[in-house]
Amino acid sequence: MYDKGISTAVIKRLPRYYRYLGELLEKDVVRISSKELSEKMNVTASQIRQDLNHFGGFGQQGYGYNVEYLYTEIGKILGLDQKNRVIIIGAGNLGQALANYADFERRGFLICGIFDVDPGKLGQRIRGLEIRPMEELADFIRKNDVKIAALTIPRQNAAQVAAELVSYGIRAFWNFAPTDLHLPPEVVLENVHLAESLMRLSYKLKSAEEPEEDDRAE
Amino acid sequence: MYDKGISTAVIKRLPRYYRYLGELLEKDVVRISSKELSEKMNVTASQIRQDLNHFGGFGQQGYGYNVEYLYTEIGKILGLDQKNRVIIIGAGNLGQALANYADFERRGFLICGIFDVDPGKLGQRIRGLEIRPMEELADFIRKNDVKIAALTIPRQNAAQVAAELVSYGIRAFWNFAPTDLHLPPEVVLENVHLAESLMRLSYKLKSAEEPEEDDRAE
DNA sequence: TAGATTGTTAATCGATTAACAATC
DNA sequence: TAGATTGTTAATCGATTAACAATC
Repeated sequence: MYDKGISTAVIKRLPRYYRYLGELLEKDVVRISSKELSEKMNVTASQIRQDLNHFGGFGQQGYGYNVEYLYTEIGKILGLDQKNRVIIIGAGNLGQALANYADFERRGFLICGIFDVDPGKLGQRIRGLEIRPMEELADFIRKNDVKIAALTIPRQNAAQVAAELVSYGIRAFWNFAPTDLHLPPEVVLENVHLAESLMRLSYKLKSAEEPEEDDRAE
Repeated sequence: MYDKGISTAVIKRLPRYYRYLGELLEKDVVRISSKELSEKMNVTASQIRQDLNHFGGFGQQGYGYNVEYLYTEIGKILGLDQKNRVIIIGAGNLGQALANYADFERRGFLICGIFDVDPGKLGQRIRGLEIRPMEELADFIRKNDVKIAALTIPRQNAAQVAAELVSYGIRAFWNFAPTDLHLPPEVVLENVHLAESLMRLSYKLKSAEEPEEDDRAE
């Protein structure tokens, strides 16, 4: 149904549209034009229309877009209409934070298992979920038909654990380990590299603090 | 010293170069050419050279780049040669996870304070740091010369808290609240929108699972 | 010196913006 | 119908890649 080869630039913007539309929906806004939305979101109206038209015509000439309809449709495009079961590998601080982040469930993601190598953690419960040993992974993934794994483990183990998970049937990695995973082409990957994000912030701060460069030769 | 108006595309790649160079350094690699590095990192050699030349010539014709030198220089560009003091606003699961993430300190970031509105949390310690009440923010920021704040609070409070922090002297926000902050031009912002990241992963998974589109008319 | 590889300019590619005909 | 706003094509802009002279 959808066009393949949507550029990553477009994909990055979709969830943001979805968020703004959700907020409009909460405010009971019924319709919105690309122009109004563009002003709220600080993008061009042209870009909004271009982006949406990759997936089909959701608007109506002379009217704009129905907020609820567009919200639902973008949700479908993003796959949020299905219950996506997620497991978390690594029950450290970050893994626990993710497990406790209730927002995900509102978006159709169900965290159904947490795993850790540390025997000391086994049996502990996080939000009702028992921490399980890695030995149970193969069975658990198969039985629960899990496709998505969040990796919150040290970078040293990431490659090996990822390969294992792929062999058990995982098809999507939400990778928090500060390393680049090399995966088979049918497996998808989204990185969250927090240290890199913080370094970018540091760069921006530094640039903003520097005295203005003027045109004199150096 | 540095050229202003470096494109965000370049800035996004800098921390990744830094990470790869750090790994090479650990392996005692002394020199590397843009070609070798490009193969490791899966980018073009041209791009590496272009990117680096925004900040000056770090290489040598016929030789390539000295790994340690380039690593240090990129570190300086990113502002990692200074101790950056960071406070965390919101001592929930995510705030605690960040506080415990030791990796940041290796990169010159020092988490020096954690704040929360919940009186029940006050006095609790995270990695030796006492959770403080919001009332102490103004004083704390001034006394410790803090420029960077990580926001791990609900989106409803984010705008107001951010405005407050700006008035106390914060100049950089690492924003985990799922909202877009509107800040004065001298204040910089780096967003980590986890829910959006997970939605992108979901989109990719969905696209990968769909049967291949072929060229037949629909 | 000869070989290698940078720094940098020019060419290409892709993404964003502008424009406007179609149409509700 | 007249006005508004989309869907879509064309123009522009910016980022990536290729090429090569400079030079270590």
